Amino acid sequence: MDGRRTTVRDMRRSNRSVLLTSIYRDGPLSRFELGHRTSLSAASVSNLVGELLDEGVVEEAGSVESDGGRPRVLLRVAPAFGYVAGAEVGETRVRVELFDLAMNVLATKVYPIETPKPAPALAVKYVLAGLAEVLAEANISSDRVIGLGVAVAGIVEGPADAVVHAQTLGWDAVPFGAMLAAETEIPIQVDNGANTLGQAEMWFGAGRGATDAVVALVGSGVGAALVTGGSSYRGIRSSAGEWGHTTIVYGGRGCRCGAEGCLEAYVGAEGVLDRYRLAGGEVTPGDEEAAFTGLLDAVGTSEVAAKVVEDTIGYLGAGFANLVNLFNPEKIVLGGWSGLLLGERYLPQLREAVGRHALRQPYAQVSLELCELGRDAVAMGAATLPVLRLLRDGGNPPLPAESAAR
Amino acid sequence: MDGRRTTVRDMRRSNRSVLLTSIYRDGPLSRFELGHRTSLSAASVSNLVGELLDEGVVEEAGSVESDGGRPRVLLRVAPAFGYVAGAEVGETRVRVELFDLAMNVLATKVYPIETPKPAPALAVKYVLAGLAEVLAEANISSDRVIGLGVAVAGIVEGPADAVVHAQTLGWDAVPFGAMLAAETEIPIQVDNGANTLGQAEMWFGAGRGATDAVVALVGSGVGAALVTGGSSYRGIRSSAGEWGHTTIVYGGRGCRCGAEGCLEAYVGAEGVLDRYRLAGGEVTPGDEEAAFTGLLDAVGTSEVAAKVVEDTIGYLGAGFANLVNLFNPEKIVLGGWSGLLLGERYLPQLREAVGRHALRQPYAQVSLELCELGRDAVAMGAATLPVLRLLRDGGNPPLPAESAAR
DNA sequence: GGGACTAAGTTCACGTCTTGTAAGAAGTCT
DNA sequence: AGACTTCTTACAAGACGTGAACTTAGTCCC
Repeated sequence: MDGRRTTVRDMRRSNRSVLLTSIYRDGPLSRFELGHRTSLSAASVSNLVGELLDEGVVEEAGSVESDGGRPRVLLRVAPAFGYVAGAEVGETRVRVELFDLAMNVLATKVYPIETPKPAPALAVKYVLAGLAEVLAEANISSDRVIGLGVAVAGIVEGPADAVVHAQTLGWDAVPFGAMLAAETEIPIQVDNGANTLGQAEMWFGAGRGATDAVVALVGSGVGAALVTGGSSYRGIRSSAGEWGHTTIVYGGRGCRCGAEGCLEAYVGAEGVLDRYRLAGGEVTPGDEEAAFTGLLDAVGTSEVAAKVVEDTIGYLGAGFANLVNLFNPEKIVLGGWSGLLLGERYLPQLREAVGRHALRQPYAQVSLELCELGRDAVAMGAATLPVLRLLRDGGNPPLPAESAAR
Repeated sequence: MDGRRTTVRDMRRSNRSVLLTSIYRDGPLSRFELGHRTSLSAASVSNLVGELLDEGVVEEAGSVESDGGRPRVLLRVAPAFGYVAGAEVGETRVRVELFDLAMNVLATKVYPIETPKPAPALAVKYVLAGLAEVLAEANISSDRVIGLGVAVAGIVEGPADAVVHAQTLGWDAVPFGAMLAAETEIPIQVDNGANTLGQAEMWFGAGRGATDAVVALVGSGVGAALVTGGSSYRGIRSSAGEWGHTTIVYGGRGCRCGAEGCLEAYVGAEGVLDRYRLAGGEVTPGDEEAAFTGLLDAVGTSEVAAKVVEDTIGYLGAGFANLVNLFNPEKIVLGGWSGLLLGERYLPQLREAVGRHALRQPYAQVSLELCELGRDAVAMGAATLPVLRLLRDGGNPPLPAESAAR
């Protein structure tokens, strides 16, 4: 398969990466601690940290008291070494946010989208305008931006041109990444919104500490981000994780994807409300969210509502169980607006439903939790993509005058 | 997460590994070719190959004619550098095979198991006896055996003690790996049978060349081996891939796992025949295989049989589609005895059924094929485990006097 | 307030590794 | 014989991690 040699340079890059990642993830650390954690010698730590300090990637952050010895100097990634931007391109809005490296929000800009199927060019325009605006607001020049991560509500193919297929946006094979890259110098990374939200949860939310997890998003649509071995799984062409369109009721309800019996048709908010309606329930007028809350509130008084909710929990539990049996994850994190509404009230019942459908062994090893971050974290998750790349590369190593492959 | 340093030794090991893997996988190669493929310099290739030659891991294998120059000397992994053994512990038999490094079978020994639920100790006894026997038959001393891979029909937890849970064998939390390791010096690796067969298909069968694939096994039971990024995916505690027990008909037929609507209950041979029986079909007497063949043969004359087979194809297609949507694999390989019987006659229909349930995008990227190796490849797949380890470590590098971690 | 004591961080010589480059050896073809 | 190509060997250069010695920066005790 891979025929890649290792050179002495890879070694240094790898060690820089390990060191930098450790500093970033495990808060301020002393050189001593770093040596311990990475099992690098004190000499190497000193050497590499010195380099990272010189480049400004990390900075000293006070020292820790000692009981009779030289105090340890704490190190952290310099929040102002660079900035990252995250954008969310959804059906109803484009949201752009600017962060420092510590992922503090510096500025936010939201553009509502009125037209139901926005042209890709419009989305590009909004993203770039938003980027310019948040930079202006935070008074940061664009050359200090390490990268821009963009989350799109659809399938994103390959990192190359980031070709996007999004039924809800009406996009078919749109080279969204290339379109953005043509207009700006800033490195672009495009990914699925479910994946970026999952990324955010893994770093800063309920997924912290897990290496193999699934972040399931249940809203009007249904998706999942699969995290394996600490990094997001993408499949051969980056379109893995379409959990919402796995068959759970063979020959069942029609789904907007054209197939029958998809999980989304049963547990997506739209599907749930539709089932409620068909069962004779009175759907609260207003938007989908109001209707869904109305359904949940009616459980105590309406048998129909109770039945629909109970069934939903069952379907969702079976859907989770499928993930548990297939992936054997450490953790399942439930998010998405309707998923959260449901999870807040029925988490124990959901856990129990998973147990009914999953195999004993993997079920005993998984924990089911709720997302801790709101849907606004989609943009933040997108912004972590450039950070991830920075950590992987160990900062911006000097002497980049090297061809990638020959 | 991982806080692992890289040293100059790792570099060498890594390069040895790349080189050795390349020689192993891509047949006999000249040093020149090797340098090209691995992008290592000729000097390094010569250096490393010289070392590998001295250690006996690789050997020269003739030379290729030249058109006016020194002929290239071909190199291959020395088949007789060491030997690997593979064992299959199934419900009805224990099968032990001995291979050289080129995976030529040197000897085979099969022990039928009469008792329905064999005690783990008995399986250990058979495996070790079989190992001794095949070694004697091939006249090879046990210290030349690099490792023994064992495939078990059940969930295998973690590489540590290899705790096995196998309902069909009646095993619950059996530390099978530890039990074997206690009785022999040879390194033991235990894995699920579906995984080892998948491994064999990926290396020598229909999966050649793919990096992201699923090997689906459909027999009396149903399982799958997930291969991601060139290596088998195992989940947090090695029990991933239980595809047979994912829900495909919510609230449907009871499954022997205790849940309802599992894929296995619909497309496993037992489930298919049961459905045939319930639909009023006349099941051919004899064993399951005869009955299943009888069902397929009756399709032309019996409407009931035709319907059952058609449904089976539908269910299986939906099951595949779930994998396609979740994993976005490059290839799906169908195996298992009943899966092959079905696939040989209805591959186009199966492909079409997958298309009906899968999303367009990932479906367009996947190909569906049949296993090329028989079920006897389970033991061979198990035997590849030690080979894989050998390749990963780049042979047995000198100076092993180094602690693994500190 | 001064002198131990202690622990963190730094410097430097050393060994290991890949990589050029160059020169030579080993074959084969014209 | 001469041309040509593939390996091998040798050697210097460059990059890296490491261990041991060394420096630095505090605390503590008298």
